[in-house]
Amino acid sequence: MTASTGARLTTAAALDAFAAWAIRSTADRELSLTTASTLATLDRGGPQRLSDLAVREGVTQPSMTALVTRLERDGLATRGDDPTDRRAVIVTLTDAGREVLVSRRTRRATRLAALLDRLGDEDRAVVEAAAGALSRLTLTDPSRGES
Amino acid sequence: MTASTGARLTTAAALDAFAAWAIRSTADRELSLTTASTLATLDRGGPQRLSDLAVREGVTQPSMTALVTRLERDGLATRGDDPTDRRAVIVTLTDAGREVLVSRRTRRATRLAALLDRLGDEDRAVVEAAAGALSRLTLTDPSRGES
DNA sequence: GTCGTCACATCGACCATCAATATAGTTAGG
DNA sequence: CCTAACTATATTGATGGTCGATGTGACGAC
Repeated sequence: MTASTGARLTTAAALDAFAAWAIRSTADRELSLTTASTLATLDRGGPQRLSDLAVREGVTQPSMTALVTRLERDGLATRGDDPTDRRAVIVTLTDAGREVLVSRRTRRATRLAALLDRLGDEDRAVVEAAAGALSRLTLTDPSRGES
Repeated sequence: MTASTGARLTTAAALDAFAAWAIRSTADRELSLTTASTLATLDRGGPQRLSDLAVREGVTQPSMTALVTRLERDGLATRGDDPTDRRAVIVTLTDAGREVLVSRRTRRATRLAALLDRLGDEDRAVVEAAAGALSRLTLTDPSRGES
């Protein structure tokens, strides 16, 4: 264990506590975390197979089947055929799905921004400085996720 | 709208995306966010009323009743009487509950620390610098939450 | 004492998730 | 070609977590 390992664990613990707090403080009953993440994945990656989505989102295939069924029911995504493999189902984000995703992001960012206003100037400055780094961390994750 | 409002929204959006990513990347099926947060609240604040817990955690009283029932069943908390008000139920964290909470924190921090290792030295430095500020933000929330 | 309020439990209804299994389609070996 | 193994999705049955509505007993002001 190097000298910096302890410091990193402390940092990680603080970030984890912050993450849980942020999620709960801005709780949003419109879409679950997995639902929102799946929409975001479809938005970024375009139409894709149901089972690929399941792997990417870290849920089982039956869960993804149920999730896609709900998305379809709510008009946020559609099921389509894969012309090259008739077993497969291609899931596509609808315009309505994209809109829901955008409005959710805006809504949550607004709420969290209000909470960030509680910080003093100095603290806010270092947090703003770290936002880019955290964003890079999120985006470089091979399995992604995001909101 | 001041000049900095846009920047704060951008920061908030990045933090929100990070929070969702962190929670999902370190997903933990042992305890739900609400369950973990409730245990943490009991750890910090000591024994307290079921309905106070419900308010603090932002769930309805029936949800908290169900949650406390599960905690009791799993040996993580106990129900007790309030000698001054026989209507009330005082919820108390058990040693087992405290242990579960500690091990969960350690486990999650370890996982997140591994993810933080992906950052470059510079990014890691600014993130470590921001951890304290984010921690303060979490702790100054009147309604709290934490992990 | 009585009546309004409070604290908690219960009930019925969803949504979300999982593991296990069923069904339909594909592909490789013979 | 056929068939067996594999793959993609759907279905089933279980658990957990949440809610609103409602019930029950306790409290407190008058």
